[in-house]
Amino acid sequence: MFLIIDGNSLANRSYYGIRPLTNKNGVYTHSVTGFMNTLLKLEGLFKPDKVAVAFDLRAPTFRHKLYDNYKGTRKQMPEELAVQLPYLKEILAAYGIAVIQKEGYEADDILGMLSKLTSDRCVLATGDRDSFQLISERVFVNYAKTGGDVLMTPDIIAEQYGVKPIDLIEVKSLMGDASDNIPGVPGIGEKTALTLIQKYKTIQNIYDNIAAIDVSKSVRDKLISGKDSCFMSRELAVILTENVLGFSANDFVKKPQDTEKLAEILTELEMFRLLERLKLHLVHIEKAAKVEPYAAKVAVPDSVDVSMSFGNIFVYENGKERELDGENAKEFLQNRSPKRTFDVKSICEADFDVNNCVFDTVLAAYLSDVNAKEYSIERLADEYDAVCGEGLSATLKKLNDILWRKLSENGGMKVLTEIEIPLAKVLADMERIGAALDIEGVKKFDEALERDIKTAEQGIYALAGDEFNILSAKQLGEVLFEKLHLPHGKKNKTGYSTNADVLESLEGKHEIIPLIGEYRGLSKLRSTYTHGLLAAAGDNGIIRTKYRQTETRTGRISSAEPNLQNIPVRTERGRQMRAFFVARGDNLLCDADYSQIELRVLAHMANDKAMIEIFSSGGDIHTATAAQVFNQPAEWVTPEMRRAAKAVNFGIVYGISGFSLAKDIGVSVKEGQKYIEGYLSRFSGVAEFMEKSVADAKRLGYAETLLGRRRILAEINSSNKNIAAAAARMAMNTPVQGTAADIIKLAMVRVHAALKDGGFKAKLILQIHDELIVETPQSELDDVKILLKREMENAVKLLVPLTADVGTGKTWLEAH
DNA sequence: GTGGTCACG
DNA sequence: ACGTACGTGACCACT
Repeated sequence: MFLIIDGNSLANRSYYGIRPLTNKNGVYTHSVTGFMNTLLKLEGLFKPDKVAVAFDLRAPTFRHKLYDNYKGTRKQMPEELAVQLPYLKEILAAYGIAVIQKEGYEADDILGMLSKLTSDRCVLATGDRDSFQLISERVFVNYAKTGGDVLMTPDIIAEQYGVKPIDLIEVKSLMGDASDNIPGVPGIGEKTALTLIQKYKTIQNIYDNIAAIDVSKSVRDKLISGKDSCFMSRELAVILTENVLGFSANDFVKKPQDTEKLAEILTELEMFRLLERLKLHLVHIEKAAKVEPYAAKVAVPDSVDVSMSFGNIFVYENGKERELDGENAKEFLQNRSPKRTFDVKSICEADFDVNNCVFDTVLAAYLSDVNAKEYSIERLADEYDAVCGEGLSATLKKLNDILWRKLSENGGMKVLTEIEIPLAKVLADMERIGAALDIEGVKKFDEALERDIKTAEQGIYALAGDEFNILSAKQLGEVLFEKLHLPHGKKNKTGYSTNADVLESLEGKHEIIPLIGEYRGLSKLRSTYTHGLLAAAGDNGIIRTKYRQTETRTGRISSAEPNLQNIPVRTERGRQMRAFFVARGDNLLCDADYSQIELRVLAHMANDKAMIEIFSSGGDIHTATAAQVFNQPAEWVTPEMRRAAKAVNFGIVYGISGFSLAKDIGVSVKEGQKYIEGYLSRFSGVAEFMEKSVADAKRLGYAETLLGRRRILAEINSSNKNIAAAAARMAMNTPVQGTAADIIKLAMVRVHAALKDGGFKAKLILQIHDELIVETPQSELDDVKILLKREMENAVKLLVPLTADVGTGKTWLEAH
């Protein structure tokens, strides 16, 4: 008994017939699940000794999707289905079943060839009626249709169609098939075709006797004019049965299954019911222990679980909870015993010195899924099914065991123990030390702003002929576009858009426009910066931002209350705000920022030879890029060309579109696209890296940094193109931005440790993504400069050098 | 609470 | 035909 399955048909049917399922990484699995369940059912039913699964080759390619603007017209299977096929084929192969796919042959043709290959009884499993022509006393079709499967035999064909199975070829030659592009005879449908073939058996017979056959005049006319089309259609309608591919029956005898491989894939896909049905065991746990040295630490005998509530420390050990008071808590946290904490940064913030923290629940949960809104114990216990009746501490232990295992398996333990846990302490120290603000300076600056705002305001009212709230987008829109009749651009949800882009496009059209821009800018400086910072500073002028370690999707740190990572710098007046961030007493600020860290990371990760060469030779990256893209020697690159190349470099890191690049640098979309194409052909390593990043994300369900930080991208296989495209951009950007974040976090840990080990008084106080600021006594300045540069530049070793530029001064403005 | 706007890397 | 670059946080107006 030979079971021959139309793989595409069954996968497609399972895809649409079952509600979407995914594993934790967002990989869709419903088609695979449905397919395998049906396969097992068919095997149970027919007990085949030979099995084959035939696939068409017609999946879309990535290059097509990304650069062809999605305008492909040929019919494609949905992405969510296409991504499941590689898994399915692997599973089938491991299960011991032959998978056949041949370029240029449809699944139908392979079914035809295989059905004639042996004298065995055959069952063809498909949802495609075309295969009915293959039916004989020896070959049946298990036809999958809505409402259940039907086993199609010659008798049933005769009953339903009144013709022999082989004659269905003749029927199709007459009626055609739109989905297969078979024209048939125009105007002849299924009913007429069947009647004709029932009566005259073949089209040859019909045309041989065309004058004599018993039909209406109109049908006869249609037959006559469609004769060529009819005979051509017959050729298309016949399914190939000759064994032109040289199949051998032995190839399809079921092979022993590769149990380990099968269990591995099914575990990855979290198809636990199928595992059970196949009597297999989860394998990835043992496997992970082999490759992940950190897993060994699970067995640390005296690791205890520690939590803090309202400043009180609770320890859970040997199934018992105890609360430690003041000195005991301090001593316990400081001693060498290994600890698993819940929110180590908050424990550090409470002024405890935490020693030998080997695991942290909150940070582990963040690394497991950076997309979560919050990491409270309640939500985590619920998500990881760790709720325990014996109280919060028992729940915490269970949660820690689960997260520990999870992180050990997915490679996140390194990031946890080498970056995030030590960083928590560094951030807590930075918050405690704070940054000093020159309150008097800010106040004076604020008064000047107030005067200039008043002036702009009066000017605006005079030009508008009325007083109104300039900061209200609604009122401003009415004034600009209805009262002054300026041309309005796009509308947003709530009315006219009045943002900076729109104002820029109106520049020169009315005197009021520049005043509005000025008013907006000054108001922003006042509300967010002068007022905001004065409110945030204590009487002593110290500002303590909160560094949030579990906030961003890429692994960056964020700063809030107040945000010190968005202090103005791009405009002259805004930049003056930085003069009010000062060193205390006789101290100085020492500022170091990485030069082009993201592009250097990209050069490394993409292993792009051209880009590596530029960075290794110490050239200016934007000029060198311009020289490549515009195909000119570097000396001929104009400032304008450099500016465009710089925008392209940024765009590449963000997952570029010609449209947005064009908007950014003010060229046509066509021109923008040309730049991108030029870039990708010159930096082919980067092009390949971007393709691979997206392909990996589609296959694995996540993007990953150099050090193993992951970001789950569940929407990468969405059928909504815009959503999938947005996720694809994240897949391209996250490895780059995230690796840069990993590097500066490592640098922070190193700088903090080096300052401590060297006995310096200097302290790290601020981090602005690629920039670190240390406040230092003057006596230590020379050493600190060297230390800072050294620790930053050597945080990791890449294929290109990392460089940090260091500056010093009394204020942030001077130091940067 | 949401959306628009704008500050930063 | 359609929408359009990554990651954040703060403030304002408005519902």
